[in-house]
Amino acid sequence: MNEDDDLGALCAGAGRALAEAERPVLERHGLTMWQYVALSALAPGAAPSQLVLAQQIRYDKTRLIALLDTLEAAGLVIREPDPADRRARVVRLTPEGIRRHAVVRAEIREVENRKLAGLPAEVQRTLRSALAHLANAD
Amino acid sequence: MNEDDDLGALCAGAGRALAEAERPVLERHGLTMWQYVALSALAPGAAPSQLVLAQQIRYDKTRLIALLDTLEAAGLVIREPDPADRRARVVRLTPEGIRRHAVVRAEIREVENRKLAGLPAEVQRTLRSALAHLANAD
DNA sequence: GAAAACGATACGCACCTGCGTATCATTTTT
DNA sequence: AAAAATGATACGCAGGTGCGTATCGTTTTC
Repeated sequence: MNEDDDLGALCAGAGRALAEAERPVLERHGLTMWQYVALSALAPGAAPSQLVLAQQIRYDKTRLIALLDTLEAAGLVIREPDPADRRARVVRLTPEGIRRHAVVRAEIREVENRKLAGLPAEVQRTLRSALAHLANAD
Repeated sequence: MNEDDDLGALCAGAGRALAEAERPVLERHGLTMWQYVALSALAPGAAPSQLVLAQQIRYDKTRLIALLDTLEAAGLVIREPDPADRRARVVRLTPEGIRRHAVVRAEIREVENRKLAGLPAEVQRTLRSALAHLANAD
């Protein structure tokens, strides 16, 4: 992974390396990457509808259904009919879901910090904000 | 894309944004992402064997065959039997391949620079080296 | 020299993914 | 009120991906 690689290749390489390092954590907790992504999206607050959640995490809306079925069966999320629009279902973490997500997230963070070890704190902050800049459309 | 997202999510988001911005460039030149990746891997020098090339770009070795078939038919690469080991095939860019890759790469770089616009040069350097650090196994 | 290993190639399998279609209940439009 | 749109759900299809298997020619091992 050289410094004169394309930025895209660098991001892909870094993302792949992180995903590989984090996979054992997710497996240990019986979660797939997408399940974790969904839980993370719900952590800050309930999603107003499944469609919105799908768009938020960029996951196919028809496949999100099965994903939520699994998470609901595991007691990590609940789907409640939206009182304002009874077609929609509000998706929310259960107390158990909140706890489990916090535990997994802490372990993921630990893995990431291990990968970041050696980079000064200032560089880490710069990295985060530069990636956020790239991710948000210009 | 928030600052307290997981690093993995940030990399994935940045990578996705870059890939989306670069897709039009590749399409305009009739190349797929993987074809471009293969060309880029060959640009610094020939690959000693197809197996090595596959591992280098982390692409399935059985599917690399069809990929190279296409690139060879397009006159961008050639496969020559390795004189030292006649089982292996040395893969090399043709002069045409070198030229085409340089053109596409220049356009890709331009797109990336547009995405990076607004970030100080120092930050851009830090980003590259931090990503390279992450990509290489700890 | 015979046997095992290896590179390139072909093929098939299982899984994942995005996308389109269809249905049903519920708004929203007209 | 009738018609059109919308959200959740089910289903299937085509394309991509990694993985295992098989064959064939060419080394490497023993």
